Amino acid sequence: MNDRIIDFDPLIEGVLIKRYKRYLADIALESGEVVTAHCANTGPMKGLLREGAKVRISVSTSPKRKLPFTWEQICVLDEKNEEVWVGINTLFANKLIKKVIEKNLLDEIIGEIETIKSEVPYGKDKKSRIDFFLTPKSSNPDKRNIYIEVKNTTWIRGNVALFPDTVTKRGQKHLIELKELIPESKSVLVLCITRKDACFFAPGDEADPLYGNLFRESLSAGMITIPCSFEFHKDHISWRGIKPLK
DNA sequence: AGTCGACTGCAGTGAGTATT
DNA sequence: AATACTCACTGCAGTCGACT
Repeated sequence: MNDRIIDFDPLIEGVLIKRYKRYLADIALESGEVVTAHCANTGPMKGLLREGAKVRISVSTSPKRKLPFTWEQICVLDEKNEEVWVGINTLFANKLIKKVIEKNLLDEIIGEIETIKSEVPYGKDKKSRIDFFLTPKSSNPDKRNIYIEVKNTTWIRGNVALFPDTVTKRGQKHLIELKELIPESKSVLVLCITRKDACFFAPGDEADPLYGNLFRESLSAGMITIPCSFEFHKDHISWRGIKPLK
C-alpha cells in the first residue's frame, strides 16, 4: 500500500538553526542563506527538535504573508538509525485527511459519504469548531451525521505513535465534546501520523494523563478512532494505511 | 443572480505578564 | 499561588459591498 495522496512543488531543503517564539524558525539553505520560516506547529514537537537537523520548507507567493517560507518537514532517525521525514505543519494535516476522505479510504469504517464541510461550529454554545462534518450517502443504512476531529501526531516511542505530546486543554475539551455527540451522531478522532515508522497508536498518557483517561472514556462511549499513517517526501505524500491501537 | 475581493473573527500553543 | 489574559502569525470560513 503506497498510494500518492498529495503532490506539490518540490520543497526546499535546509538545516535547522533554531526554533523560537513557538512559530518561527531560522533555517540555513543549501546556498548558505539563512531564512526565517513560519512554523505552523506551536506544540513542543517532542523528539523532533534538534539543531542541525535537515528540514524542508515551502514557499508562498501570497503578498499577505510576512514570511514567505513555511516549515513543512524535519528529518529524524528511527530505531534502526534510518532517516524518517516527519510532517510538522499541523494545518497540512487537515488537508491530508480531507484527501483521504475524498478518496474513500475511510469508507470501510465510517461508511460512504455524501458531503464534507470543514470547520463547522458545534459543541456548547457552538464555540468549538469540528474539523470535518460529514453527511452519509442516502443509501447508507446508518443515517447519522459524522463529526471528525483531526490531530497531527508526530511523537513516537519505539513504533508507537503518541498524542498528545504535551498537556492539551483544548484537546481534552475536544474529547469531551466528541463524547457528547454520541449516540445521535458518529464521532471520529482521526490521528494524522505524519511519519512512516509508526505501527501503532496510543494516547500519550505520559504527557497528559487526563487526556489519556478522557480518550479511553470516549472510546468506550463509542468514539471511533482512526490512526492514519503517511510517508512524507520532497514533492508528495503517500498513504501508509490505518494503524491499530495499542 | 452570480462572482470577486476586502475585510473580520476564530483556532492553534505556550511564554510572559497582569490580575485576583 | 493560582488564574486569566495577551501576544506572536497564518489560514480558513463567513460576511459584505462592488461589479459584471
